[in-house]
Amino acid sequence: MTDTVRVRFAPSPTGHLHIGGARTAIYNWAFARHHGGSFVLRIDDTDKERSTEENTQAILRALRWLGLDWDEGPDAGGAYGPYHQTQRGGLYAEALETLKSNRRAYPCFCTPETLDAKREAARAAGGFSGYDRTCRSIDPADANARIDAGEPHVWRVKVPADRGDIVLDDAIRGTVTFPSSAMDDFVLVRTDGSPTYMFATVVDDWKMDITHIIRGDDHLSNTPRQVVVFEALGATVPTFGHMGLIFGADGKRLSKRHGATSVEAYRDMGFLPEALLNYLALLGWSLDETNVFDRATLVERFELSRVSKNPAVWNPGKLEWMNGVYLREMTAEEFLDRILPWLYEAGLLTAADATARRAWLLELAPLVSERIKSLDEVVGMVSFLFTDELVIEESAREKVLAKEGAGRALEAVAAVLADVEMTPAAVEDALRDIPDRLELKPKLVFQATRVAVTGSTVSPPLFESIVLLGRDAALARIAATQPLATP
RNA sequence: GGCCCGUUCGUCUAGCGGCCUAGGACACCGCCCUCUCAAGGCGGAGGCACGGGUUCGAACCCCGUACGGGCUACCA
Repeated sequence: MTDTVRVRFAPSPTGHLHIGGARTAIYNWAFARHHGGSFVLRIDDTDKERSTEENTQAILRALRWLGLDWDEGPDAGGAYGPYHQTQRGGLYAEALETLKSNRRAYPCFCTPETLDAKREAARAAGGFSGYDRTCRSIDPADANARIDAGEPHVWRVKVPADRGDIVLDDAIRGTVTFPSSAMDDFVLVRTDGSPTYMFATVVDDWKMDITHIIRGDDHLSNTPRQVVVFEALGATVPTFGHMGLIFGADGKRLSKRHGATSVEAYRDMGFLPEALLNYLALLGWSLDETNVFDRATLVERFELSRVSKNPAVWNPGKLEWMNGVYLREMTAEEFLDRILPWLYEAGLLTAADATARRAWLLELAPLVSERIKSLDEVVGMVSFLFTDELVIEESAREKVLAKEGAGRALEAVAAVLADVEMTPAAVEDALRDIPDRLELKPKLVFQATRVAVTGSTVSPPLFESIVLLGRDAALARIAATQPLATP
């Protein structure tokens, strides 16, 4: 046994990393780092039908993207390997032998059909509907004979008759008591010899010297069962901590119908890993009244006693707000490096262009970073700067260019732009004169110019946009714009 | 049905017997700023599930009820 903290995250590679799983990983990671312990990654791939290597890699990728690191795992190795359950069969077999020899497990020959029937009957009668322990009283010699004769059987754990209440000192929920009278002699090893999840996970946590099991509270009711196995194995029972689950807005467990649920989906929608991490950390844990904090603060301040017991509803709106906060806090350099991949992807520019025009891009960056909530909005906001054939939005044309005076305004703007110094301040000074001169509202002049230059009624600030676009392009666009009304 | 857990503004939460006329954040509404959109500033509306106790005093402790959730598989 070790006295240092060892925690694990054990995903099933049957799909991508779910945001609920990600939060569990984050809490375990933060707990380990806070205590200077070890964070172990184990792949619970006993479901051979649905587990894939692609999923495993995708999960590792998502965890790394979030900025989590682990001390032991399938790729990192470690003294407690292997880290795939499918490679640990020998350990489960060994553990079963232990339980056979100390008589804490027994073979059960009941067929699924009889069990179903009994369960139905018990439930109809009300009360406990667990296994009735028929096979527990079979004489060991008879049982062995039946096994030797090839009779199909499973192995069940024997819950001691005198065990009494199983009392859990949960690190998140406090004391939870389970009467052992409601405890089932559940299956450890299936007819085909494979371990059930309940058995494999206990053997692994035991063999890996896991000290704290931090997981969703959907496992709370399973915990006394697992405690019984730890005890039967003669293992030290780890400390448990059960957190509330993440729900959708309808109060149901988060699933596909609530929209995006995988970490990588959020990455692809333009969310920053630090923002997702922050939001997830805050969903069911609180520092005090601080909402925005960095990774180091999370590690420094994380404690299980401040993890919430109640379920939390996933709130995409707050995630977006938080992503915006992180986006706005970035320097132009940082922000530019984040958006470049999106610009490449959209075909707006090449890596060579980006290098050549870096100074120009750095001028653009702060104009955009203040206006978006996620990276995927960048392309739509800046594409007008990268096209040779601007298409003016029809609604903008109707709403602005059809206004009385729009044509005169554009002519005046063009005249002024022809020889103004190309800095935002100079352009602004020059254009500010026009409304008075033409007796038009400033808003009309500026909006008409905006539509002509950017193609939309919504854009980054006008004067900066004109400067970034350049005199020639701006003048060409204004000249090409046909107002709908007579001047 | 049985066992277990949970319940503070719409949402995430602070609160751990007097500091609470219940604080913060998102969202919402209004005003300000303003070349659009944002961002920002100021202000507003909005909550202790219900009923009993215990106590001088309860959002906080106890007991019920209601509602929600989990488990009750040879799923994980």
